[in-house]
Amino acid sequence: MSKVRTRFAPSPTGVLHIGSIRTALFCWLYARRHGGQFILRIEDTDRERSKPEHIDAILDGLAWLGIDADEGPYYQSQRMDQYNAVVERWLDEGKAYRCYCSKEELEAMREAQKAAGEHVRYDGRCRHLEEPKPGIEPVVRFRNPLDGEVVVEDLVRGRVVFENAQLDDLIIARSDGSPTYNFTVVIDDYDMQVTHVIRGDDHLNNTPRQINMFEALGVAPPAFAHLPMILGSDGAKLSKRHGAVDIRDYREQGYLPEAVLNYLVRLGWSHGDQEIFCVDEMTALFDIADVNQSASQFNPEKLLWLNQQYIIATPADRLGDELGKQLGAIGLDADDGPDPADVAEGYRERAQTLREMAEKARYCYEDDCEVDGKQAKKHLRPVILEPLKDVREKLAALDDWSESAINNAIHDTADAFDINIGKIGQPLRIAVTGGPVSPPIDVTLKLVGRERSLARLDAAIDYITERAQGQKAS
RNA sequence: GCUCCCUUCGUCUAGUGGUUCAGGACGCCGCCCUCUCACGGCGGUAACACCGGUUCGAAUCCGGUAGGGAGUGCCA
Repeated sequence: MSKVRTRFAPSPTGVLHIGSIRTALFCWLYARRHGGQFILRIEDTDRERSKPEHIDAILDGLAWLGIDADEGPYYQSQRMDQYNAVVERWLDEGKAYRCYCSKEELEAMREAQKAAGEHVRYDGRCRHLEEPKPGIEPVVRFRNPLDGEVVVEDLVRGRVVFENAQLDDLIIARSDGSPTYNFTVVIDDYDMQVTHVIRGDDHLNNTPRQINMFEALGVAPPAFAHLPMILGSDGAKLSKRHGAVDIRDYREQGYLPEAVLNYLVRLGWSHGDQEIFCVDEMTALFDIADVNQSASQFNPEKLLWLNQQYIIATPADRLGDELGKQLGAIGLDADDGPDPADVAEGYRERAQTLREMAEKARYCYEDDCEVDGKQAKKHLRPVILEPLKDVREKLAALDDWSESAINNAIHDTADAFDINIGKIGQPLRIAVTGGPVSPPIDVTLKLVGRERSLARLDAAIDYITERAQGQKAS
């Protein structure tokens, strides 16, 4: 059995789509699983739409996810000589021919076919042309077999049969001489010795034509596996309006690459009831035979859940690095507050993305801390004034601003006033964070730091004092 | 229109003729834990598109219907 070789062949005509990533992942996993090679090939034969920035996006995206190629990237734009050589050879051998039909003529033909309820296809009118038509730059068409059938033994779809009579003579070289997709794919997959073509569902219809071209080349076609599509959360084709489809958006929003991979691998593939797969498990367990045949809808909530699972499981120092970047992204400076790793430790169970974590920890990195009016009204009441003053004194007296020391101080106050820890905890939290939600109060105070904590407590005490006087006055 | 593909809870899926009045996960609801919020634990909600056939027996096999999707380009 020859070594498995798969390839991911995106065209740089847009962003690196989340659906494309899933395809890349399956190709990569399959190669890794079988100890084979994974090849990256950039299909940039469309010179109009191919852009260098899109190539960068592809490379960056794959690198971020850890999907590493053993070969490539190859660029089709650099392989024109190979394509041209085959076009010439096929022309000589009669496997291809020049077609002089104008776009208008083709259009009229299609209209007529449609009107007649026929399958729309090129009717081969230039097949037997003896003489070139002067003044027209012809395209080159592949001479597809007229009859018989092409059987695709698809690894996920099973046996799919196409009639050659339904296929037509596709263009392999444009009038400017440039080769087209269906042709270059075949040449490349052969040249690069690809053994398994794993790609999106949308290519299933191209497969019989490609098999015919492998035949013309005189070589055996690779195995094919067509993956079901990924739809948006409303069942429609995935697009911008479903939120993020660009893989870079996920990095920016604070998703962990292993969470994205884990989410994607479970779209169209499963291993019993298992939900969490680290990359090593995926590569050990993945098999094309377990890929299902139906399209799946993208579910942002589940991705969020998975991301949090990974946040919970990831060591604090790495989380800290990522959180530091997120803080920067929202205009905060990690140097203006606690070590982001400590914040991550306190917030890993409280945030689904690192971006969310940064937003929630804003109060740790800014001097200003606006207290939510409603919360102040609810929790910063005169009854708590004395306990708050007391705990403020105890905290100020601490020579060690540690969680346990802070915790002791709070408990002492609670005991002294014979109140529950919650009675003092929530006002403290409001005072020090501005809101009603944060990690355990001792952790929170530790993160905010002594200076800011005391200052904010003073502000809260002033606020309550004023409020108490107002009450007395009225 | 024509060709091809698909169809289990709202969503991702398990299930490959009987051990399943269908299991897990996300979401949602409830309870527990608890200084808040989470996390965690426990419980609940909810599906075999439809109609025929094969079979002692079908979510599982076959046919049809309906619905969805892809392709039908000098795009990939």
